[in-house]
Amino acid sequence: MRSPEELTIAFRRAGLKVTPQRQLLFRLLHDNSSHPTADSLHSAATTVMPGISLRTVYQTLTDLAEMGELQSIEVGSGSLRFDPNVSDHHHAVCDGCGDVHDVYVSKAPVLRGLDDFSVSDAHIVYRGQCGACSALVATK
Amino acid sequence: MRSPEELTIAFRRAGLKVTPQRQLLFRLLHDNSSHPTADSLHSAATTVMPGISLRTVYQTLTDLAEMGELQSIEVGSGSLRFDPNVSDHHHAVCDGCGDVHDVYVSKAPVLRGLDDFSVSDAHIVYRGQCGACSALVATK
DNA sequence: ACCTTATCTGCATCAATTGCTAATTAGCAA
DNA sequence: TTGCTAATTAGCAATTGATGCAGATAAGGT
Ligand SMILES: [Mn+2]
Ligand SMILES: [Mn+2]
Ligand SMILES: [Zn+2]
Ligand SMILES: [Zn+2]
Repeated sequence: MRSPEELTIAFRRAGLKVTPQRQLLFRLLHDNSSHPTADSLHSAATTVMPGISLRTVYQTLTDLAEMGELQSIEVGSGSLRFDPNVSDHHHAVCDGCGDVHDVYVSKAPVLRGLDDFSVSDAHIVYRGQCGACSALVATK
Repeated sequence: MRSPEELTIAFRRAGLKVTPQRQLLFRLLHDNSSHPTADSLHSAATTVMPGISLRTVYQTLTDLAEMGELQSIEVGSGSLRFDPNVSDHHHAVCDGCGDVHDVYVSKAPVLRGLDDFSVSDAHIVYRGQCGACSALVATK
């Protein structure tokens, strides 16, 4: 995702308005690698701007996704997560704390059983334990 | 997933009862490679046994999953899909018709960016077009 | 400063799933 | 067979995540 300044220009160019709510979300999302949910973003936004609506958070996230500034991913946590990192990567989910980490794979694996199917995209979700959670279990 | 006959024995052994509803679901799931949702299973069940409750379908699916007889997968279609194929495999989802196909991967890809994370499982979701949908587009 | 149009908020709605409970029934034992 | 008891069912309420809707508001070009 581009910087708040660049997004401001991009939004105006697209005929969209740049509101204080959107500027705040631009800032909260920029360089955010936590893969937040709409709800967690709303919580974070509320501490800075009390009264901001969850509906507006969803709306802005949808706009950003449509502009290709972020992607939404589904890792089985019940709710959608938003990712300003739009590079080609995958995700590792900790079964202990639920945190989502970025993962990069060297090359796409070879497939079997896919006659007559043209693949346009692949997404891998790894599950396991992060370092912190492994340490916790070890000391118990 | 094992056969309806074997499941009958397994359920009894586990202190669970084998009801007509459950037997029907055993049959509908056995060798079913369509990755059905709870709702689609309920529809199929209803044609044979009118009045069977969606709640009962969910309950039985949960029981079977807890016994390891089936797995539930999430491929971004909004609802959970159930898979009596519990072998180690992955899935290809057609963006045209939504159908889910089994995929087998030769070997796990090499990772980067995962220091300090112990992976216990990996699931790959491929997206693209199935043969039928590709053909449709071509003839249009 | 003004005007048009996009946006915001609050609330209703929706879809998938789970919680709850009275009535029913499977399956074991007498 | 019959009876007993715990498991199950069906139906409905509740929950969660997300989207639809509309009147009030405000961005930003003129
Ligand atoms: Mn990511
Ligand atoms: Mn499968
Ligand atoms: Zn963790
Ligand atoms: Zn298809």
